[in-house]
Parts: sequence; C-alpha cells; structure tokens
Amino acid sequence: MNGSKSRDTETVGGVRRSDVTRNAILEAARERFAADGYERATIRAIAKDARIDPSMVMRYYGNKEGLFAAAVSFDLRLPDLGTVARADIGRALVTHFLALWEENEEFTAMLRVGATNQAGAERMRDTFREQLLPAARQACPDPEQAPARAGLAASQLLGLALTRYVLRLPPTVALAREEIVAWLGPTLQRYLTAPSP
Amino acid sequence: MNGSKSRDTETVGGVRRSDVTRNAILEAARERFAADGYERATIRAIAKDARIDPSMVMRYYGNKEGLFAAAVSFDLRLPDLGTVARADIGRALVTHFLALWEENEEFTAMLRVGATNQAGAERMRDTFREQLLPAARQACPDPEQAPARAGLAASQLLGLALTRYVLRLPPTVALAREEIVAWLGPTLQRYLTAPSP
DNA sequence: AGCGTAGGCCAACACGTGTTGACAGTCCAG
DNA sequence: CTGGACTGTCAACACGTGTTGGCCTACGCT
Repeated sequence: MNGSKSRDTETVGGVRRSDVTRNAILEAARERFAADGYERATIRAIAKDARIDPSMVMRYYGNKEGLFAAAVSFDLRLPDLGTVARADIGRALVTHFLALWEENEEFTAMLRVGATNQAGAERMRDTFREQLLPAARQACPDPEQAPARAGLAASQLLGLALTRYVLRLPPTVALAREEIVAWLGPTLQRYLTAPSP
Repeated sequence: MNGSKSRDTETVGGVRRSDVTRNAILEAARERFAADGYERATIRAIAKDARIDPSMVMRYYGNKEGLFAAAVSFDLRLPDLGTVARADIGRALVTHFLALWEENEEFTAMLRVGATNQAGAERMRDTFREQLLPAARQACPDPEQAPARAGLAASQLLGLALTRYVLRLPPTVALAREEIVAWLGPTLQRYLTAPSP
C-alpha cells in the first residue's frame, strides 16, 4: 500500500531523527518474537517495550508482517566451507550454529514462527535453500546428493535448537557447548561427507 | 468451576448419548491443533468442523486448555527396549517414531504447541522425562549418562519431525522412510550406546 | 521569525477471540 | 403420561487484537 521506501525523511547523511525509535522498535520486536512467537507477540507489547505508541510501529513498518520481516534477519553467516579442513566440517558447523543461537535470539524467533506461521515456514525453506544448501554442495562429494544431506544436517541442527532453546529439555540445556560439539560434530560430518549407507 | 467429573450423564453401561459429539469434537480438535498450533486453532473453527455449536466444546471440556489436554495424547507407546537387540536400538527408535508421526498428527500438534505455548513446552518436558528418559535408561550402559543421551536422541528425533512434518523442508520430505532409518539409525545408536567422545 | 513537515500520542474502529447464560427439543425413568 | 435430565442452539458479553486517522509538538530550514 505505501510504496515509499527510501528517500523519505532524511536530514543529513541519510540519518533520520527517528532512527533511535526505529531501532528501539526492532530490538523490542526481536525479543518479543523470540520469546513468544508470531501470534503471541503483540504490537502493543512491542510498542510498550520500546516505550512508544503502537501506531508508530504501523507508521514505520506498515503492518505486523512488515515488522517481522524487518526485525528478524535470516542471514546465517555461514563460513565458507571451502576453507575449512574437510574433516572438521561437522564440528565447525555445530560450533557456528551454537554461537549463532546464543549471541542473539533472532533465530529462536525464526523457529517459533516457522512452527506456527505459514509464511514463517516458507521463509525458513527459503533460508535453507539459499544458504544451507549451497554450503552443503561445497562439503559433500556428489552434488546430486547435496539436498538430502543438507536436509539431514538441518534436522539435527534445528532439532538441537528446538530442544535446547525452545522446549528447553533440561538435559539438553545442561550440556556444555564442547559436549554438544563432540557429540553432534561427527553426526553432521557423516551426514555431509560419509558415503551413503 | 464445574467440578462434576464422573457419574454425570450416563445411561447404560457408561455409554452416553453424546459420545458421538464428544468424539467429533476431539477429532476436529486434533486436526486443528496439528494444523494450526494452539493459538491459531480456534474453538469456533473446531466446532464448525465438528458441526456443532462452540458452546458445546465448553460444556464438555471446560475450556480451551481442557480441550487440548483431552484431545492430544502424549503416549509415545515406546517399545520395550529390553526386548530389542542391542545393536538395533537406533533403527528401531527411528522406525517407531516415523510410524508414530505418520499415522496421526497428534504429535505434530504437540510440536507446534510446544514451540509457542508455555504449557505445551512444559508438557513436552514431562513426556520426555516420563517416557523417553526411562527408555534411554534401559538402552545406555551408564545410567548416570542416560539423561544427556536421551536429550541428544530427542534433539535428532524432534529435529526430524520439525523439518519433515512442520517446516516441510523439501529434501527432508522427499526422503524415503528406509533412507531416514538408514541415516538416523546409526546416529541414535551412537547417542544411546556408544562410549562418550 | 515563520513555516512546513516529520515525530509522536490519543482515541477509536472493526473484528475475532474465549466464554457464558437463557432458551428449546429429546430422550428415558417413574 | 409426566417430570427431569441431557443434548443442543442462539445471542450476547467482555476483552484483546491489528489497524486507522486526527491532533499536537518541536525541530530545522529559509
């Protein structure tokens, strides 16, 4: 509906006076989406956290979906698996994802939303296809098998995130990061590089 | 509020005339919860599917939480791992869970609800503790390590359910059941029975 | 100084939710 | 046949939601 995207409301150097508000909204939105999921994260609650009026959210991000799209990034920042020693790929991936999930809760939000919201699931499929799958193509020998192997890897990685950060199964939460790497690393290594069983 | 639980409304042999309605409600609830998750599954929609009035749901199940509790079973029907050959435990578990998820969608509902709803997550923790953990105790050598190993197994099993039945990542959906058993069986076998890395 | 405009708040709308209570048909025991 | 319960429907309540438009303030340029 409101197509004006760039070029509205700048003063000097593209820095708008309202940027602090915009960022406050985004930050609050990230936390709420991560904690509550898409449906339970209300615009009113987000606005309250950001100490502004709910209508500001609408003004800056159009609607709730727009806010979610703006707040939650889907950049996995995957390392270039070409530079990683072939035998360390599994451990490297687990380490990377652990860091990703623990440094901020955006990706937990992705999970919660993907589990309930149709559009959220679609977006996770895109992320998988555009980021994890190319990485798998670099790691695994037969490119034709890459999708299946990436799917297997995703099942273990997302399962870890689900049980540890969303469901919070006590034994999974209690595991030290090194333990997780030691256990899951070989699994991913096998899914990505071992010959088909 | 209405404490009358048993002994109301029976005719002969404990068979109530309204049982067909009750079952219709439960069946519709299961489908809706599985498809939409707890928040998006509305009582009105469930009632419509069951072709009755929304108020009947309240009468028979008290409130939405009561309906969810009644509709979704949390019995994993795990086989006795004592009777399974030690080397086949991993494959047996994967096979069992695949059958569980594909025969009805209750357990997908559990996942969706656990991901968004606090009470749902709590209930999944209970299920884990009361059913998967005892099974793991039978399977793994050192009983002290059983919780961690059960947690690892849960991460892979729930991750499979998440990617295949909830997010529907195409490569994971495309895998044949035998392929999944062949890939994930060894993983679970290792998590449950192999020595600590 | 004056003015346009961006930033912000307030009140309200329309809608969907879970939930409740009053009312009508229906079956069965006495 | 009659009374009382069970089964079911209808309409409404109270509330929270996303969303909208009008209004006031205050900044920044000329």
